[in-house]
Amino acid sequence: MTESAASPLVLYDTLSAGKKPLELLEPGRCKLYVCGPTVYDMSHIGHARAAVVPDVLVRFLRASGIEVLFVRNITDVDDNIIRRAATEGISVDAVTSKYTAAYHEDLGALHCLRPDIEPRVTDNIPQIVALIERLFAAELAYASDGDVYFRVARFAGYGALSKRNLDDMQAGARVEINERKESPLDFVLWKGAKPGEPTWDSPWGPGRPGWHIECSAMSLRHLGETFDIHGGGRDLIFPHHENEIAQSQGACGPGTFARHWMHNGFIDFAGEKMSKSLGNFFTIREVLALYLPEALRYFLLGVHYRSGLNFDVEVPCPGCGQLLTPEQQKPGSTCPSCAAPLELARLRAQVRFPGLEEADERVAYVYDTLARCERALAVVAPNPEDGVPNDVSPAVAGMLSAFVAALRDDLNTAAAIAALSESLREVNRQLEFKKKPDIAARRPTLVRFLADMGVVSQYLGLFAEDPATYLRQRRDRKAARQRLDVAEVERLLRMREDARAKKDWKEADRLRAELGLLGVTPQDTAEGSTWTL
RNA sequence: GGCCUGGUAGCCAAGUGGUAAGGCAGAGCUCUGCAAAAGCUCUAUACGCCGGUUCAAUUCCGGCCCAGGCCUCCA
Repeated sequence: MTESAASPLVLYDTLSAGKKPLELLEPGRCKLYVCGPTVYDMSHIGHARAAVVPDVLVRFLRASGIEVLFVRNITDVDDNIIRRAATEGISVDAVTSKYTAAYHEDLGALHCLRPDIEPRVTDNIPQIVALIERLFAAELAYASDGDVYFRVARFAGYGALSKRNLDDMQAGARVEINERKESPLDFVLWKGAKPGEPTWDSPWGPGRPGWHIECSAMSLRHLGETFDIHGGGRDLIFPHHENEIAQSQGACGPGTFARHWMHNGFIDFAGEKMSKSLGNFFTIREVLALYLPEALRYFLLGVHYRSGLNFDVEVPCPGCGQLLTPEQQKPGSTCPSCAAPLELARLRAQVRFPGLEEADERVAYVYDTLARCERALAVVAPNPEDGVPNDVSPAVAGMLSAFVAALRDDLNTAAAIAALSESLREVNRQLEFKKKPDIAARRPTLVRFLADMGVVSQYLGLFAEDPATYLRQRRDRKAARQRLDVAEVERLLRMREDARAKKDWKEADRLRAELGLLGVTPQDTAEGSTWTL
């Protein structure tokens, strides 16, 4: 107990390149900064992963009794935003508010907790200017023709996070020639104003902040000079986080800033990095139009957060159903086996994600088990023996501690989820004994299971819905996707039940065939008939 | 070219100096008017290649091959 209070979690730290116990600056309190989105477009599933990973971290820490101060920024000034405003023919403000709202909506659907503070760059211009002034005072900043740059050569230790030295970077530099910079490695802190762009006044003239300075300024404002954990996607290690360190430590001194660096791996498609071609770029919304959010969340948590996550996409030919390679999916081409024309819209409409389908069925299995469990318990009255711990089956009794132990070790959600399997199976095994006395004897196990799964759902942000409701939603969503008239299905199903009651098998089978034409399969259970797709 | 990851059964994916979680797929069983669905049971001599250290290596070290990432905006 005391040990876990001292270090609730062992986390991989990018800077020291190894796992280390999380030691909080202030016992019981954790200050966390995560790089948030630049709001100029819909978020894709890579953003979803970058949000879900810290979300589990926050949930874990809070479940461990730690008070978490979670800050995640919104970048609302940048080249992409300005460009987007031009192409959409709307203001910069309209762009950022539109995509900020969409971001919140998407993450909300994925059960991500909102950060405690969500600062925007445009609300922090004075803080940014003040920080740049401190860098001037330290001779780490210089003005040049309206811009302000960071003098990288002057900051000892540059490259520590990304494990490279200045010589390596000089050698492999693919940096554009910029006459205004003293060195190609220097990066911009303040961009001089250009016509038509949002600008703010500063001691160096009108302009707007560079990308990296905002995170240094906002973390300083809300978390102080030094805080516990800084997170973000792997790609941000260089140059973004490297530059943040240079700025923040340059201004506040050695030993300040983030004590722990956490980076999540990428999602890739068939081994390739996600890009905006047909087969391998999907927004959260596109995916959620096809699958329930919990399926996506489960899928994302099924792999360790530092690993790459392979997101398989199957694109069948609309004509013959044959799977198409990315090469064959190019717009304007025809199917190699049936010569059907391949239009982008039709292809995208019937894309399949095998990994998500597997996840979806797994989530349904868990909810099914929970539902069965609740039903069984509703039938049996509690008895005084319930509290006896020995009555709980070992698999179920050990589930929660195995689950938490896996998370404690570098947030291993894959292992944690695997730790649930044994008791899920055990509970279903016990549920197979249908006779009342047997169920009564197993009551302690079922009660314990439900209680512990409630805790699990707090950690994972999964399995928290009412099981029956979830399962109904899942079926209705599938029905909607196939444009099915649920009322009609229910009517046919009732007719078939009547026929079965009269043992009119011929009529019952005829109705089954009729339902089959709709794509519906009736299922006869002890409690009556239901249906699936 | 520089830096950095990773290569575990048909597929996905944890993990470990003493002979390897979990999921999918596969087989069987139960249930059922027949089915279906679901649940349960079972299943695989799987740790890229070559050396080295060790009583013992998939796990450590070196080399090689392969894949990917970063070095420019990027979750």
